[in-house]
Amino acid sequence: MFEFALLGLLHEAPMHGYELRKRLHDLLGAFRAFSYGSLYPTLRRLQRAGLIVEEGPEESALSWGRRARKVYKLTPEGKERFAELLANAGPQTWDDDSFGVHLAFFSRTPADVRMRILEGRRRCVEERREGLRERLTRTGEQIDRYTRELHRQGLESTEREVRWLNELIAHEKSEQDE
Amino acid sequence: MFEFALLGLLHEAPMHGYELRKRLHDLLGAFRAFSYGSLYPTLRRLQRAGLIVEEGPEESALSWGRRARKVYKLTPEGKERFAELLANAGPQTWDDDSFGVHLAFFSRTPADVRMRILEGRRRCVEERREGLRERLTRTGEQIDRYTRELHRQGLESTEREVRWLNELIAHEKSEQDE
DNA sequence: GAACGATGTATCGCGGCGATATAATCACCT
DNA sequence: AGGTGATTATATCGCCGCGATACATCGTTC
Repeated sequence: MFEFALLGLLHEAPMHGYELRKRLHDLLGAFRAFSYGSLYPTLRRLQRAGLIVEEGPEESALSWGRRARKVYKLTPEGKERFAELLANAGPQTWDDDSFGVHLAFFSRTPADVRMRILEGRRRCVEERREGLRERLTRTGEQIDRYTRELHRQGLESTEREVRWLNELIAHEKSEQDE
Repeated sequence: MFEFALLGLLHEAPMHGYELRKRLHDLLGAFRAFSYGSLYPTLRRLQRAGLIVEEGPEESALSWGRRARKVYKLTPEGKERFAELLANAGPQTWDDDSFGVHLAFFSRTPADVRMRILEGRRRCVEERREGLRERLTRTGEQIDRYTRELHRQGLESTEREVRWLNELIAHEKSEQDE
């Protein structure tokens, strides 16, 4: 997931760690944190896997005095891997925390995959909604006031999300046959 | 967090692992998963810490034939620990995933702590809301259509959550001076 | 000139998850 | 009587991501 996000960002341009984190933060800050505690280990993992490489030290031009920073760029295998992750978009793609990340890279995502992700996400949210609905209407085993309140709020918000997804899907469809 | 949930459940009655997980699942299934992969390790952690103990084997009455199951109950230290976790309710308490869990145990939570948690949560959601608002109104650096859509939806849903929290808080206040 | 906040890289331990193994019991069908 | 599958039940493994923390440099402000 983090892997996906980093590959996605490096797809746009080579970058160093701190910048990756910053871009990620103001792209998705409200939805996913992405701390340094995973950033650097993940970068090294990607590097070991040959998906990214440290770019040669072509600075020196202007900005030395700057400071030791390592600029990474995608290798061909990295690009391939990113495409593969998109193609294999499956169940875990539409989890709460994955979905936002994938949305953020939608402009880089083929139209058919976009559709698959949106519909997968919708099904997933609909399932949650049904669970909540069932739990709320089920009489018997009297349910704690606060828990009930939590479920009410959850139900309402999943309903809204489904409506929102429907709009996105409709828009997608209309664009598809334009 | 998981620790808090388990102590909270065992506060009601002694139980074995599977049952804990089931109760948790239909109490909070839509909000938090709580897999077996954390359940049993956490139980052992609690046990090592002396917060829970395996209950003596007073079955044999009816139900042998059943099958090896370990019933845990809270020790006095366990109860103390739970109270302590409530008293120390701090910033991490109002994270997305903690908050729901704490709500589920609100009937067991002192009124002043309830208030603190609700207000903390509200502040937290308000901050997220402001972040989203700022990001959306900020012109410049044209923002990807899908990301904008994500932020719009996020903004709307945080606004609704704040309103919901306000209602809860108001209700709490009205009850307080009844 | 010192204090502070941003830039920048990095590690450590831990909490939680998904996948997986194992096994007995129960309900149902044939 | 036998098979099949769902449910009850405990448990481990490796991985991912987080929060805390450390450290060093840079630019700005008092």
